[in-house]
Formats: sequence, structure tokens, C-alpha cells
Amino acid sequence: MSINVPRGTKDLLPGETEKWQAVEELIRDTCRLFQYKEIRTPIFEHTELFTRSVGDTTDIVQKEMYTFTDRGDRSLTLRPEGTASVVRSFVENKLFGLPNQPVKLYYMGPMFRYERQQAGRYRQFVQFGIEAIGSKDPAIDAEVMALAMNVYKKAGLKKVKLVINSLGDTESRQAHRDALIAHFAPHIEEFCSDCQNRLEKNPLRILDCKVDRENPLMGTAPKLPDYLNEESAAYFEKVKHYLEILAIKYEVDPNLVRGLDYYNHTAFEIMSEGEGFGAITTLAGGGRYNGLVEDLGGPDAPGIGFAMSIERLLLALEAEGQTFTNIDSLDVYVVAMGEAAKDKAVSFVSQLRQNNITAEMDYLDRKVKAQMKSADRLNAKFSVVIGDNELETGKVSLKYLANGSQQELTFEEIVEQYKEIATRAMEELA
RNA sequence: GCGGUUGUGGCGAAGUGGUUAACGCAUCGGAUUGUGAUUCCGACAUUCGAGGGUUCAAUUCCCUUCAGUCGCCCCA
Repeated sequence: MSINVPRGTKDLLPGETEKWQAVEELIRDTCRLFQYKEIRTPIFEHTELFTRSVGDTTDIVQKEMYTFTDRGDRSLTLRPEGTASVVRSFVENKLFGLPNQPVKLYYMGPMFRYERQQAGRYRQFVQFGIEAIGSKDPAIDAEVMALAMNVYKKAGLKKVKLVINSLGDTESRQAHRDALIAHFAPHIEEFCSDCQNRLEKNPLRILDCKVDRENPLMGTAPKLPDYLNEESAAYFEKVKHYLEILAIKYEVDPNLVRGLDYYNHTAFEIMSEGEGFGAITTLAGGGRYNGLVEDLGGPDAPGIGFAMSIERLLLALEAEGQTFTNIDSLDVYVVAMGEAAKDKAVSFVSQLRQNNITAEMDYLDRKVKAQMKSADRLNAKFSVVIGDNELETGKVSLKYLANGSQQELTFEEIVEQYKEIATRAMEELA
């Protein structure tokens, strides 16, 4: 019996990891441009952190957390998302005291949720996210969205759209919530069981239901925008204003609701419109969370952020037919014949590498023919065959595999002149 | 938690109630001995996810189970 990866997890193998590295590099570059600094927090936290911040009525907390008790009887949880940890760290390390405010942070790493796997959803997945804490300037809301859109654009994604909404402040949300309950309660029997459960817990979610989409009460339901108080409405207008200045296209969806309790005011999602992408289209989600820092024991620092899934970014790229082309190239493959030649090959390969020339050799004692085949398969630019003759004369023929041309050189000449030789060979081919 | 679908060698994939389970790729060996991508020849699954049942006989039929995959819910 062999052991497999746990459900919902996967190995990333060579061929795939190159893509990840390319995306990660692109993300770090973008964060540098926007002046967000990396923060690394633990993979697990006290369970209470998530129940308090994400909200204990949310699906994440109710049925998706990897929670365990450690040997010291502490309840710990593998992080299901990144914001809670960042805010915890912000408070614990008193980052609100830093001279530069707001504090702009980014993170990238695995998150864990116990869910059934499907396309674009895993139990361990990697999120990149940013948090800007310490400002309630609507311009920074726009900046946060701009950064996300920038990443997708640089990655080469064309079919993405930004959808925004305002959830309003606490007062607005409460007013809307009360109105929703009053609206649905008299006829709640007509709705699906999920919606019936949602009525008291989170009536906002009823609007998102796919089963009861056709129910006439949906169309006449109280709209969140109508319940925004003056201040919230003005804030939302400002956010849209700055998005326009940044020339970022967006759609307003008054039914957009996010699944975490800590959001207020700005909420947004970025979705893929690519064909054949599967059922899940959300690439990233985020929003404002004024009050969360305070809830976790810090000062009244407003914050906004988003998280995006690297897996989904890669999936979306694939759906759009975008590919990363960074083939690992091999400069020289060293073929050895016999024991003495092998000694030389080992040292020559090492010498090449020390001079920044990628080199490889055979470790299976294969015949010359098979070694040459390896060289070809590894996409080597050159091959070199070392045998008794070469050891005697100190000269080897360096073969350019693209056209088979060879030239006699000493080992030292190859190391010293490699760059020139390679460029000349390429020019001759062209 | 619920539902659809799939499970044959390293990978992809055909197939049938009954003597040796196609084929393609990859791998290995050979085609005058020290030079690759082509071509030719040869090798490569006591075995068809696992367990049980029906049958004279099962990889093919039935049951259970496990796993992958997709969808619902929800989300990244």
C-alpha cells in the first residue's frame, strides 16, 4: 500500500513550479512598485483569532477549519485566510506606532479549508494578499484594487472584471439587515432550506442564492444602496471617483456580499470571464474592515485588503491560453567513457558550474549513445565527449547540437571562451 | 455534508463472460566496435484501484470500499 497526498492537496512538480516562481516574482515586483512590504505570520494561530474576526456564523468557521488541540491543550487552527493573522500581528507588534502610516503589508502562503475539492478549490491553497492598515482614505481603497488588477494584467490575463459594492458602515448595515428580515420573514417558507437558515444569521446572503433566484421577493428586496447613510454613500462615491482617475473599469453589483463578517464599506471581487474555466470564477476578493483592529485589541485603525488565489490565477491563465515560457536551458552536457574519463568529467562539470556555465553529466554509467540522447533530451546547447584520446591530448571537441558542428578546444578554452563560442554558434545558425 | 463521473503497465489509451490483455509515448538492448532528435529489429502488465459475491470461468455482471475528477453549498 502506497501513501497518497491527503485529499484536496497536491504536489507541485518541476514543470509546474517554474510557473509558480514566475507568478511569485511578478507579485513581489508589483508589491515593490506599490510599496507594500512582506509580512510572514505563522501557519497556525489560536482558534479564537478566527472565530472572533472571520465570524463564528460564517461557513469558514462553522465547517471549514482545520482545528486541533496541541499537547498543551491549546486549540489551534491552520489559518483559513490571511487577514486575521496580519491584523493580529499588527496589534501584537504595535505596528500602529510605526512612523509611516498607513502600514502596507503583503503576504503569500498556504491557507487551509476543509472543503470538497473541485476545479480551482483545494484544501491547501496559496493566497497572495495585501493589507493597508491605518487609513480610511478612499484613495487607498482604489490603490488596493489597482494593485490586484495590475497583477492580473502583468500576468497576461485579459478577461477579468472588477465588481464592487458598498456594504456601508455598521449603522447602514444594521438598517438594511432589519429591512431584509422584515421583507422575507412573512414568506420564508417559499424559500430553500438554506435561505431559511440564512434569514436570521445572515439575511444578506439570501440575495446571493441561486436556487431562489426566480422568487418575486428577490426583485423587490430592500437594496443595500438605499440604506447607506449619507457618510457611507459619500465614501462609496469617492472610491468610484478614484477608480475612474486610475482608469480602472468596474461594475457595481448591489448584491455582492462577502463571506467574512469583518467587511464593511468597500467590498469587491475580481472574476474571470474566460471560457472553460469551470464553475468557480472568483479570482480574488477583498474589502474594507474598519473596526477589526479594534476588535482584536488594537487602536481604532481602519483597514482594507484583498486576497487572491495563485491556483486560480494559473487556471485562468491556462483557460485564456497564456503560457509562461521559461525553459531551463543547459549549456554543456559532458559525456564520459571509462573510469579515467569519468574522473575528468566530474571535475570538468564542476569547473563549468563554478564559472556560471550550466553543466550536466551521466550518473547511470550509460553508453555514449545513451548519454548523447540525454544531452539532446535535456536541450543542451553543447556536448563534449571525454575518452582516452582527449585525456591524452588535453583537447576535446565541443559539439553544437543544433547543427552538429564541432570544434577542437582545450578544457580551459571552453571555460574561458564559452560566452563568445555560444553567441558565435547561434549567429552561424541564424 | 449531498450529487454526477472515472479508476487497465512509468504515462496516454483500446478491449472482451473463457487458451498468449491491442496500440501509442516513454524506457532499456541491438542494427561493424567512441557522438544525439529519423528509421528498422527486439525487450517491457501471472495482470486490469481494493475487498467480497454470482458463475464451470470475470478485467469484463452485482455489492461494498477507497481514490481521482467535476458540480451543489460556500469561497480564493
